[in-house]
Amino acid sequence: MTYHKSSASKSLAALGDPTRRAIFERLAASPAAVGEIARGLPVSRPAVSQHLRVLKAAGLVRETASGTRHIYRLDPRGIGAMRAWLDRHWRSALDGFREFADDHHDEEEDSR
Amino acid sequence: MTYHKSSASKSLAALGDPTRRAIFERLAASPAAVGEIARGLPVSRPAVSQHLRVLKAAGLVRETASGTRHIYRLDPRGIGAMRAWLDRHWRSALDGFREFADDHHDEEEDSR
DNA sequence: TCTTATGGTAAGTCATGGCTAACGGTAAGC
DNA sequence: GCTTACCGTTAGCCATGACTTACCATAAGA
Repeated sequence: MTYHKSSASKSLAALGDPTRRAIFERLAASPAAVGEIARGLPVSRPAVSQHLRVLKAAGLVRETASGTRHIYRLDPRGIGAMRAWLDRHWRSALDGFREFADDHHDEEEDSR
Repeated sequence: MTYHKSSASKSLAALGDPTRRAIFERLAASPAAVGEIARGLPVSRPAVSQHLRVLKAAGLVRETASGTRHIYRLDPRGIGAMRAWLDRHWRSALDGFREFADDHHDEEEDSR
């Protein structure tokens, strides 16, 4: 069932959940503690804690403790792995699409 | 429960499933018909068909019929949207991380 | 020390969604 | 025409995992 388990794959699996995407975007604005994150979301604090564990295991997030406050921030490494994965496939998609568009240069036009 | 529903968000939700990632990577190699894809995966053809519907709705895949054969190929537009989304957050992650690393320039070193 | 603020963890519930089996529908080959 | 190959859709089953409640641990403040 688990096909690949590369670093990018784990990141994509982690960001597949909408709540985790919301947490991720919250941390993109600025680092934050668990309670702060939970306060801005319609889920309980333990739920956020569990999601943060997944994000951390995926290499998307980093944790630093300050007293009992645990500050989470984005980790560029995990994001970079996803970025590289996506870039590879984006390029091959462009190649395949160009060749496809050449045969159908009439229907519509889209480039960007 | 659904927080955002941007284009990138739908793409990330779609690629959250491992089977869909496998299909996506298969199509990155070359366009293919539904049966061809299913033959290379441990799931039935209808399962692949359903996954392709999700990938198509997310703008990650394009479909062209040739007789009864339905050829699927990657769609650069959906991938491009994800790429842009990821790039934004990657940059803010780098900024936040740099500032974080400045305070902890002793523990370990990682840049790549 | 007692209290308060902060979070990670365990157990259990429940809905989401991925899967198969069965069907119907269309194009091509004979 | 009939048959075969290809595919989308539906119905239903079932496992994964997201969520809450309850609990325990630690650090800071009085």
